Amino acid sequence: MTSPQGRFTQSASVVNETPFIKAEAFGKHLFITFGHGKVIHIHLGLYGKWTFLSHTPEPVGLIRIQMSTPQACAQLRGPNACALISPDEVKIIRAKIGPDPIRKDDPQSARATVLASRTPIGALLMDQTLFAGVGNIYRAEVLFRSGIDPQTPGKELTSEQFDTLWRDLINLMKIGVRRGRIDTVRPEHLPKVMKRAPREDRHGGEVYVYRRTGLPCHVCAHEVAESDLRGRNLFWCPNCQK
DNA sequence: GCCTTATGTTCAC
DNA sequence: TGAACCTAAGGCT
Repeated sequence: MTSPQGRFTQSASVVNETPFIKAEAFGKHLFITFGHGKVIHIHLGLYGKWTFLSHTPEPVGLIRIQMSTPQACAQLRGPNACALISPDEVKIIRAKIGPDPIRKDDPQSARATVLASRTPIGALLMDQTLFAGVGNIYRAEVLFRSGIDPQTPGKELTSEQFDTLWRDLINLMKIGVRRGRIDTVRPEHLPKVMKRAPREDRHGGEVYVYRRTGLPCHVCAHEVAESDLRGRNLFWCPNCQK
């Protein structure tokens, strides 16, 4: 392990040559455990990115962590968080992470909180203590797929609606892990989606409403709407989501 | 080339 | 509520 531009050199040297034990994700947080209880905590944030290569090239750009073996190389750029942390710090971070749909966590506590809250479900879905791992894309897409208006207060949802959202998050996030991209469009709507103008959806997946402002809804052709909710872009179809 | 934007979080006011 | 963090890609001139 190295840190070519020095940002992480001291921590990298601590785990250098120590055996890799495991890498685990809880919500958006990644914990890489090495021998002697050394743990590196990583959060990619908005633009953090891993690059995996079959060789170790000369560093290009700012690389925070580079892990190399003779056969492979992993480079980390632009993470929100990247630090060697203590077991106590792991506990503190873990304690703030709520149930994660793809970890088969029990959503019981989150369900109770959501169904009692006056906060819009569109905001609740972004709360990592309630829906660990859910971000702006899954927020928009899961609400579209359930036909729920993002401004609906949590307490106005039925428990059946909550359970449907949770099950759909499990479903969509599992697909996301498998494919390495976020696809949310049901098979019956795919033909329509494939006919869309080129260059749409440049985040890489096939979606219903995320970043499709002003374009026709793939289901009803109504214009997709955009607004700001708690400082994040919110996308929805005013006709399908009421 | 420069400007804007982005799958996010934390902290200051 | 806004700024800071910090990288890359796309849009525009």
